[in-house]
Amino acid sequence: MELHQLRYFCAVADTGSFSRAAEQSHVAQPSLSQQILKLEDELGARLFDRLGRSVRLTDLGKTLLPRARTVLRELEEAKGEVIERKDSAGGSVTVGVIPTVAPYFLPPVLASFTKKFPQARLTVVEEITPILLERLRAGTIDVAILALPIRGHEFEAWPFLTEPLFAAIPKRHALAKRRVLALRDLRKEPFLVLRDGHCFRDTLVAACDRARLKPKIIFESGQFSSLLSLVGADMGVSIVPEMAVKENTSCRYIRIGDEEATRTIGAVVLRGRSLSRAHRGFLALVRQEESGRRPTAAA
Amino acid sequence: MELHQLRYFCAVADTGSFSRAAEQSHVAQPSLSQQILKLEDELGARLFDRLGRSVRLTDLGKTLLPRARTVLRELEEAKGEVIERKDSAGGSVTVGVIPTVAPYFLPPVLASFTKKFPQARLTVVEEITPILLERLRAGTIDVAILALPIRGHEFEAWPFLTEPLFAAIPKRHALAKRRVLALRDLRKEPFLVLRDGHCFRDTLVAACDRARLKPKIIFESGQFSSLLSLVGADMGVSIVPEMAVKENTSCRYIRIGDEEATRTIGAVVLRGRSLSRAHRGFLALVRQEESGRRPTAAA
DNA sequence: TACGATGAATAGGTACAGCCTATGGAACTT
DNA sequence: AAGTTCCATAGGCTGTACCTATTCATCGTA
Repeated sequence: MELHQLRYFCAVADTGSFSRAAEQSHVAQPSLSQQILKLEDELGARLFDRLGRSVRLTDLGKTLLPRARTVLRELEEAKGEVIERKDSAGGSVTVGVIPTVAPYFLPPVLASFTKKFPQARLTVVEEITPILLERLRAGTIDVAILALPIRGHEFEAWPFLTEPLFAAIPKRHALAKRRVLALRDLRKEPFLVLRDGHCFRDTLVAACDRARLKPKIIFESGQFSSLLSLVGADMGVSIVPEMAVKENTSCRYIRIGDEEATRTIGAVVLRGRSLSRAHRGFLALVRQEESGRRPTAAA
Repeated sequence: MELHQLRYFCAVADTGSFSRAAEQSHVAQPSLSQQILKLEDELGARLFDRLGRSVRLTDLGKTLLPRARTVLRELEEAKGEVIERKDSAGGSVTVGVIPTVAPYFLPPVLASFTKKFPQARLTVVEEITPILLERLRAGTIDVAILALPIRGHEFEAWPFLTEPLFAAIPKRHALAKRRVLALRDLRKEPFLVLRDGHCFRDTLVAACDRARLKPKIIFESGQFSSLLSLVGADMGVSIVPEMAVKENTSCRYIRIGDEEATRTIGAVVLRGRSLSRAHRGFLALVRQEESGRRPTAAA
């Protein structure tokens, strides 16, 4: 039972003749005859009565015909749907973002994406890096926006923004007038940092290690805004990425001058995953969007 | 887009692995891989994401999967239905019968057929011979019961009953005491015969021709019962086949002794037509039924 | 009745498609 | 680093769907 047999069968039913069916199907008449014979063999019954001049469906042929047509039609529909979807800008895009990026990064990207891909359904998930990577592996998110670098070559990463770090210092602090600081300048200060699990905490710790600094941590939180309001209340100092600057105006933000005191944000996908037009559109967008924004952010 | 490609595709989707799918499909893994690649090629898009270890459906694959399953399922159903129907005793049987046979022949045959093939739908059509032959050609009836012989070798005929002819004569007629008559004995009598178009009229005319008899026709009707009641009213004589004997008890029925003064009833089908079990069952039944009845009829 | 025309089945040969085994390359495990 | 476990590729083989040529049967016509 093969598809071309069904096609030939329908053609004979339509034309009432093996010869005309063969012509219509662009095969020689004996080839078509053979295939019909083969189909009848497999079913164990004649599908056509070969009367001298004409050919007519048997009762069995009459039962098969609508079903054969259905099968062929649905096959075409399936193929058509796949091909149509392939080229469409629709579909769903699920993006995962780390918490220390989400509030600053998302609004403009979401706006321009939904504007550019109105047919696509965009979902955003906020999780810490290891969860995002796991979900990339599991396929429950399509793209992750997080701090690079990451380990594991099953991922493909596209860095698009490297931002400097800033010290957040109480307005009246002795160092508050400086234009730039070294991390070691803060070695005596009490630190307010993100909770363990947030990758920016690791970024900070790594930077401190390089500066041979062992920060005295007196407070931990899950978000910058909490840290900064406590800094504003003179509880200590904090380190934040540029994105979080101006979050709280009762702090002074001073650029950290150390080498490598930066954070790099990138888009990550699972290597080998095929990406829809909407997926690729989203990736193109974040890269362009953030590149375009960099001068502003650097100002 | 071939059926085995869809089968392979579903197998991979089910097992999550090309190797296991190949094993399950009883082909080598490279063969299956090739077919999947070919399918993806034709659709112009990947259906699976080949991640290092596992294989996962893409969005496009997810849209194709249910449709592929539908196609395969419906194909199986179609095949199953045809094969089931082929062996079933159901289906419809449409039988055509000439008017001069119908009322005598049908009742017992219908009864035993519906008893033996309760699932079959039997339809009976009463028409004169040329109409029946035309309908056999057109396929609107499956079997015709009529008087043989017929012309045209596009038909296949099975005679199953040859019955003698009887003269129907008024009770008080001079010939009413005879045990047997020759047609020529009736040469002076007024004849009551069937209307033109009824094949039994032709049978009668042919018999008269052979007897060098030119009957004086004073009445024509479409059914024997009308003729016989007028014979009973002393209007003249008539010739009827054995089947119609005893239709009217106010006549005497006397066997016609002439050579070939008989009528042969047979079943006719279109040569080359495939016959279902119900069709064959009906044919077997009429032959057996009437053979079994012959002694009775001859008594 | 014989004849050519039409249409399906059969015969014989060919080419390609799908299958195989062997191998390569990548990812994961030990 | 070696061994496993995947899928993809390479190269060769076979079956089968296709072709042309022919036969067979029926039908219309000279």
